[in-house]
Amino acid sequence: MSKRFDTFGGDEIRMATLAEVARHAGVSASTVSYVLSGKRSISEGTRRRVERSIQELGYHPHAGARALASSRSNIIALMVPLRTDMYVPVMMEIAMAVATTARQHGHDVLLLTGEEGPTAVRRVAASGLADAMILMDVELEDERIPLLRAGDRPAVLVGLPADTAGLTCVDLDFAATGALCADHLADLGHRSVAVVGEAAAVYQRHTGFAERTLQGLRSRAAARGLRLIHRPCEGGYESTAGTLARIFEERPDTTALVVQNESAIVPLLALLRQQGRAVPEDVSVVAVCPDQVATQATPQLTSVAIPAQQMGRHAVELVIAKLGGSPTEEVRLLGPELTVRASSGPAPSA
Amino acid sequence: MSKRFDTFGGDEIRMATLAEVARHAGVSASTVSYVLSGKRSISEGTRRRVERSIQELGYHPHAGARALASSRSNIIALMVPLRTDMYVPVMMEIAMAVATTARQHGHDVLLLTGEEGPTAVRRVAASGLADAMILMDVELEDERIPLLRAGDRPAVLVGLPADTAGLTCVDLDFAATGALCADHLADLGHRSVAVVGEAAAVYQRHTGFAERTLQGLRSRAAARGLRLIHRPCEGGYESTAGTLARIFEERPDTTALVVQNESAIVPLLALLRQQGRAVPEDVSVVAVCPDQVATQATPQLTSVAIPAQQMGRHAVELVIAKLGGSPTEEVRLLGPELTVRASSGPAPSA
DNA sequence: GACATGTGTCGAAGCGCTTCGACAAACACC
DNA sequence: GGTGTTTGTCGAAGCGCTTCGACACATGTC
Repeated sequence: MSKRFDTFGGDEIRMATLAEVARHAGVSASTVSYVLSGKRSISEGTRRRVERSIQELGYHPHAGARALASSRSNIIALMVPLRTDMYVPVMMEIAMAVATTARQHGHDVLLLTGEEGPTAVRRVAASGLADAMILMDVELEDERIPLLRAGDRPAVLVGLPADTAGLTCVDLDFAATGALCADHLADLGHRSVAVVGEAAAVYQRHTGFAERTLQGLRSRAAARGLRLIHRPCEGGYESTAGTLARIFEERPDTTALVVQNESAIVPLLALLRQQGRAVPEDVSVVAVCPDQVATQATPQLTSVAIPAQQMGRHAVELVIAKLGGSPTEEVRLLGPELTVRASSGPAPSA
Repeated sequence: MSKRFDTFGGDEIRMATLAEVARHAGVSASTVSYVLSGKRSISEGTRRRVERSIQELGYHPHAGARALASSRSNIIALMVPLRTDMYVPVMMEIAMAVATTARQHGHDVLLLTGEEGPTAVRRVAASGLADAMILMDVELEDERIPLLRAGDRPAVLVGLPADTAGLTCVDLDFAATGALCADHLADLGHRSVAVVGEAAAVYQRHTGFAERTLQGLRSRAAARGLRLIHRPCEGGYESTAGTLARIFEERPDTTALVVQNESAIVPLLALLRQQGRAVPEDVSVVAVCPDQVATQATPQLTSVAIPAQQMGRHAVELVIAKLGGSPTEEVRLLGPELTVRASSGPAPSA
């Protein structure tokens, strides 16, 4: 009922400090600190008294002071590619998963764009702004990697560079993904499969995952006696139409398509519909894409999900483990899962 | 040529401190600080000597120490909605623009998800983690707003709440956007226009922008003698098909469509094509969407762009201005721009 | 040459927290 | 009732930076 502390829902003008809490609770500053950190045992009574004071004063420890004294900022830097032309929803999902998981571990997330380039890695590490880093969209020969190796800050990569020695990485097992698609189609009796691939630029940029998927597809296709062709595709209506035409021209017996390029999926389905090729009666379609895309398509797509959330969560967990000094495996590949939906079925002539 | 400092590209194991730089340059610590901040005049010679030392030692000021001493973290918190089901590319684009613009002003960006809720606002402000906040996806009655009003940290909202008193907001002028679309179609001689709206949930959530667009459309339509109907649409193939069918059933004379729901755009075009309605010969289509979506569609869409980058940039600039103590306007509405592309043309009977 | 006025630099005092060693007090043991 | 061990608390010393006042010296002014 005391009016004094009721400045609009408990917001004080001046921020309380540890010392004030200590005075209010009748203990020393260090005691308050230990209550907060739990690094020394505190008697039940004192703890409660301190906690009440914290509550009443609306105390929040000052992040800078804490970082200075403990040389731990409790911040994880997340570096996302500047390029916002591709996989945007996936990136976003990973980023959000990183942010929420980090919070669960008491950390905040600093958002870095690729724009600053490798410099950002140095700046953030050297200034003690972040305790650790998570890098997304890693390329096979990424410029940022030497800096990570040289620096002593824990880091986790989302994606697989060419040389993973000494690095910790998280990624979907794209080779297994490819294999899974091939198996599924082979099981259904298909003999001739076409891959509607990523844009040529993606292969040139050597982001790795596209090649790995293809490789998985190829080797399993060979093992199962599948004929496989692969055509890159820029995505969008026009380009997809061209790719599709070329595929059916070259291999009229094609009965199944594997699509990895998200922006080709909707056009592809529209085109097939328009050409009178029924899915899955005439052509089966298997996609590698986020579940959301697969379930929103018509018909719903049999797909291997891109586990964006999982990737984000794992990245944080690994980075937290490293911060805690735990030994961590180098590469964590997430096992792909294929969900059968309405777009794949037995090969027509079978 | 000295080997001593060549530990792999200039990375020292121990991080240099201000004091070390000062010793190395033969000046006092405060002098180094003033060189860095430029807050006092420094002689040319000293400045150069200090700068060389900084270079040689690879010095980066410690963020925490700086924040503690100056009570400025040089961090802006960006709160994005947790919900990743809508506008994802737009959100991402805004977020990236915020991040890069902030860097240009010497600030970093802390990524907060909506998950933590209004608490995050208090936590970040009270701990001094961030100097200011930018909130995205603001709802008409947003829970976070009272906290912002109570707190003393500068904040900028992206989006318009019901009551903007005392707040600074950035948004596209959606009412003007609606009006612009109506004008464009009226100019082309259309008399009966249908709006393929956002999902019903969007209207219920009162995010504001959808209503404002509609309002702009309606009043200008009335002024220009256009008949207008509006039907919400969930997006996706099925739902769009239903909405479209209902529209043409109710108003067979409809010659133009306005679409705001991004996820309805591609299905809509596919459906029209399939139904044999040529765009723009039989039906004109105007969209409110990012330029990228408009240009990737077939045919390319006449559209009002959602200026995501601009919104992000303006938000940062306003927040920086407020941090600098400059008075700032309350609401900055960005003027919409309509780009005529291939999807709109003269009304058929005209 | 006495005076005011700038300029450039330094020293010291914090900013708010963590953490280490010290030390009473309470308990255990024979 | 001495010894040894916990247990709970405190004081003090920083962490690396900013910033204020002081001060020495160079300049300008009548």
